[in-house]
Amino acid sequence: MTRLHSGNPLPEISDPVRAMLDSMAAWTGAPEDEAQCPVRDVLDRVGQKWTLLILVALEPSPKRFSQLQRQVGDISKRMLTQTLRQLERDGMVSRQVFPTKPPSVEYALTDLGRSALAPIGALLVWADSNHETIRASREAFDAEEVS
Amino acid sequence: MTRLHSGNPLPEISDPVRAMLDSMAAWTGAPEDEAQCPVRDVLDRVGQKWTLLILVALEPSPKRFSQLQRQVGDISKRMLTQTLRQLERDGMVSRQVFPTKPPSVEYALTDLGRSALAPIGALLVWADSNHETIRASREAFDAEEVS
DNA sequence: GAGATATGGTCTCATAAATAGACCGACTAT
DNA sequence: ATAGTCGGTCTATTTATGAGACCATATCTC
Repeated sequence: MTRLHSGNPLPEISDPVRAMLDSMAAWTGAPEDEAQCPVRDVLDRVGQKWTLLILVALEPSPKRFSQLQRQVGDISKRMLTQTLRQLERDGMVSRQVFPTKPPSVEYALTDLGRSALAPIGALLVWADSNHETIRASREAFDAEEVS
Repeated sequence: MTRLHSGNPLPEISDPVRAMLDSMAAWTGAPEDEAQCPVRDVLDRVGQKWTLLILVALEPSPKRFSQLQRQVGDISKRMLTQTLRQLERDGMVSRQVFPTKPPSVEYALTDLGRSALAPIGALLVWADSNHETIRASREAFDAEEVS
């Protein structure tokens, strides 16, 4: 994996983002309106472990089922199918079947899916930039736990 | 990238972000270097379901354990403890114990934690902007499944 | 013709993770 | 006395994830 890392940019929070964060933080916990809360809803999907990996894998070009499985590597067919279905349902990914000799199915990002990659990518850049700091912090934490 | 809807902001992918995405997508699946891959590493944490909620809850001001539990609402103590420990270990959150009559423990964002909220917030803004589209897509998908 | 390979899945079963909720010891307020 | 607050831990149950067998069809190899 390539390292784009160069120093630690600690990005500022922009005004619209701050407004969003504040409005979320102001909202005091209520489990019942789970479905109402767009943030919870989308966060749950993001938290699906494979979702982001698949979106990223599809970014350069559409891919077929087994191509995806090879690329993501350690995903089971079951999880790949499930995650793709969810993404299709959410309108992030399109599914097209070609009636070739052994049937082939092509998955591609929709405009919506592609648009999600902007904020997701920003998060990944953050992850890459600050991974070293995090790793060091963990080491320090574990060291003093033992003592 | 084409903009379909004038209403929904479908953000462009910036060059550094695209570079990141491409370098990830180029990387073909290997489970062994899990720990080596900063993206997988951080993604796993982000995918923890409660992690983001807690970071967001701490953004306006530091909070105490039971304050957090009330705010997030439907989180169990066990998960709250666990998530806070992880965040502390990662250096995103600080934990300070005050020896008051009933002991009080205050959790606060570190600079690193705060910096994470910029990309996270962007994701939440995206979620909020596109939730309606997603909801509609799901409805359509479910409708034709039944037929 | 037998065997291996590839396609996109589904199905079952085992394991890992999340959840609810009881419990704890020290203290306070009623 | 009784109940409640504080920050947790512990156990038992539900849920999610993972490994891998299986399927029908077709091609390529021996």
